[in-house]
Amino acid sequence: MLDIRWICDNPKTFDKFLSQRGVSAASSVLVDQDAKRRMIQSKLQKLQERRNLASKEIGKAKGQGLDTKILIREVGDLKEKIQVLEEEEKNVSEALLNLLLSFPNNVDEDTPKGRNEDDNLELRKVGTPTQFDFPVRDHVEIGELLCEMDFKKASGLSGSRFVILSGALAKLERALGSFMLDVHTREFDFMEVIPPVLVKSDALYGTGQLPKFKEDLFKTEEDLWLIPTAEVPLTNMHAGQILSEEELPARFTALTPCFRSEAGAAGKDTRGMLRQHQFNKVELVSICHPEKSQEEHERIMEAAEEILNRLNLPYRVMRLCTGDIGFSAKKTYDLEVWLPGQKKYREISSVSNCGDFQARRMKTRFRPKEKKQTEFVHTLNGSGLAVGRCLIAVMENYQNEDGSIRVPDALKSYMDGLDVINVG
RNA sequence: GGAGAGGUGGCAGAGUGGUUGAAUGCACUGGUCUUGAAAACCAGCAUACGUGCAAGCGUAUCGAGGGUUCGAAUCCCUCCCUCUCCGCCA
Repeated sequence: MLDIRWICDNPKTFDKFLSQRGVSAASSVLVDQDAKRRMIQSKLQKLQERRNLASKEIGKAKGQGLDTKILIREVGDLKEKIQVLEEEEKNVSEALLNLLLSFPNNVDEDTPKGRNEDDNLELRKVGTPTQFDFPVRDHVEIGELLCEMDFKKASGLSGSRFVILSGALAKLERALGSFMLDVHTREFDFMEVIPPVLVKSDALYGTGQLPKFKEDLFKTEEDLWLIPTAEVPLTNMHAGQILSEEELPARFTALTPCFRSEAGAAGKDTRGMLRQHQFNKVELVSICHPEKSQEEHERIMEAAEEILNRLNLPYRVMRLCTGDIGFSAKKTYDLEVWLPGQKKYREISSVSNCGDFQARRMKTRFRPKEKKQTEFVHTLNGSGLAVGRCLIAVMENYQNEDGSIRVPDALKSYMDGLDVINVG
């Protein structure tokens, strides 16, 4: 959510940012609505002031045994007017808030301009696409040979876009998650958390999934929502609080299942486990001082890249363009891992600086030293990494001609020293 | 799920209809005193919004939302949460 005062002061800039994301200008509506709100509020407050004064006088007069009829009638009149204005004020404020909640974050000035993912900027490549001297298989074929990846049985249980992993593959997925958490907690100072994967709508408003992206989410009958990413519970860890400066940065990491209904992506990536309704992900979240968010962003990138580096997976780093960057983000890097089965780089991590956009929504503030006024914190999040996709990457990059998979060195200790997952 | 208790400022804890945004204590900040420290004493110390160049003034907020009343932290209703006991359960 953007600061309405900033929008009123910079309507042109606001509209420019919107157009870069392909959203039409909206500043005039917001500015008008805010002016209306302030007018009503001023009016209301004057009446309330008079009412409070008169009520106090009544109290005093009664104490002295004086007549209070006239005063009481005056307040009675005021009361009616106040009720009407209160109603109006509530409606106008709510409308303004709902408007504000529906607009995306401003992107950083140096964000590459573009319409969609094709216009993202490649910053660098690390490693080179894995070479094979035999016909490569994709993870679905390998999984079938291993008899440890079952889409049919999963769809019987749960419908399309689910998978059942078993045996060594299941263990490999677990190994990946543990390995990632260990790196982040030991080497990058993130605190491991096991958060709820069901959350109230407030949390989703806080991080920006609601109200705009309802269709992407699963909701329970009890008005709880399945998290689409651990970003939601982790970023909301301090929602509504005023932190002291010493508490920053707060860094959290969690391995959770993530649930996405992906209604808009029907027909996309239908093969394999690249796009599932449920997948595991290790998430990194940082809640930090506004002046530190840039360097914190790089730090999260470092942590995420470290995983790919240790697994020796070829990848590239992308800077998302104005047309592809997420709703809450002002700056985003994507990490794309090389998938030999597709002969393509595919997203395996997205690392975003959200500035104070989410903090404003969830009211996470801190008190700067030597200052009376509170300030909104900055929030950042990144995948470190998507475990399911990482499993795919390992399977495809570490495959042998017979369909067996070599276990990456970094994971051996997590696999009881197993070197190769053999076709069974 | 059943029975009971309770949700007040950073914390503890008063306050059951009338200058109560809220006593008191602790914590914190500044000052006096002291060679320094401690102690003692004095002062300050919530958030958001509105208004104003500013000092300031005003409004709202005592879990949330409604209601009663001229006036609500205090009374009524609904919901949420926490604690204790019982039941159930991984």
